[in-house]
Amino acid sequence: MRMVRQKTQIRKIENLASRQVTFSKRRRGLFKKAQELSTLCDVDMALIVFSATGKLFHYSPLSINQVLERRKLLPQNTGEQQSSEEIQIARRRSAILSKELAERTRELRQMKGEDLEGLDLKELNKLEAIIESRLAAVVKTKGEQMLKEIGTLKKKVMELNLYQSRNS
Amino acid sequence: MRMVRQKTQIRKIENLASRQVTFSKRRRGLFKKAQELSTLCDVDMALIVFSATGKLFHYSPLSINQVLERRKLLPQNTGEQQSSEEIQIARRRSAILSKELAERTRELRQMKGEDLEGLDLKELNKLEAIIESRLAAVVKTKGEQMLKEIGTLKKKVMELNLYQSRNS
DNA sequence: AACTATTTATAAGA
DNA sequence: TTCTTATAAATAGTT
Repeated sequence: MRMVRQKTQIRKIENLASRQVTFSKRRRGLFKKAQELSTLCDVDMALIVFSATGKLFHYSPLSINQVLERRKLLPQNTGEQQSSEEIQIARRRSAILSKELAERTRELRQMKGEDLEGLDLKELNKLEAIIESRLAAVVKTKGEQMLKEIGTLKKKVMELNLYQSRNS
Repeated sequence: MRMVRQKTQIRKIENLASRQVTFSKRRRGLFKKAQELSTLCDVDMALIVFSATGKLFHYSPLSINQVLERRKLLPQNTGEQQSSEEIQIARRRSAILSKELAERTRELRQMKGEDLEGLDLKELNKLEAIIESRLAAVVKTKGEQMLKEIGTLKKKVMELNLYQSRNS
């Protein structure tokens, strides 16, 4: 039998069986390459793949401890406010995620040995509440900062207007 | 010259220049393969790679639109934002925290005897998307007006300063 | 950045 | 799923 392999077109494989086979093969290849890159070049990475059925495939050379260690090295919100909008958003996002993470870790500890009936929904609601409150905090802080800046500028304008009128 | 390529050993490349070149080449290859797998098999995935200098490379067909949208909404950050070390650190921190959070959530669910790994992460992604989009909305609807006002006021201050110097 | 010999990945068949 | 093998694709070493 001839095996005239065609140059593969990169578009969705319609045949389910073929798609599954390809997924299996290429997924292995991708993870292998990810591992190689991580090792060869000594870099951190995370690779997350969801199958069509929701199964998760995950690769990351970073251990939890390494992540925690790294976090210690990262600068907290200190002074130097050269901060652009984007930095602020990124920081706030980090803050949200930090809080979220702390909460999760705490819950994880508490849940050991507990009756877990019905906690799923409860937990989701809690999560939602946490996010909402964090978001509210962000909105509030941001608004306050801007209002402050507006106030300062208005004051300056008034002062300059005064200076003008004195010198007219 | 003969090019007798050796079968590459998968361990950290000690020479910096070689390591950087390999990183560049293999990173491209990895991202290409990730994209192909995503397209061919119609699956969701996220690939995050940090360079040694903390630069973030990211591929995800899920959230890229949101990321772009968020960037578009950000006013007056054109010059330095791409190269700012601070932004990179903040982004990296966010990414690490996201990953960490995903891990915690997964552990939490596993303890409940559920096998919802994929769903949990999807949920998480959804959650993240919600946070991002809401933050973007906040920036847009509540921040835009304020920024505009700040801009107007600053202009006025400049004009008044000019007026002053002409009349001094 | 470009080239190319060689290794590696993989599509199709079994 | 696993193996086989011909071919496509990636890439290490070099220019």
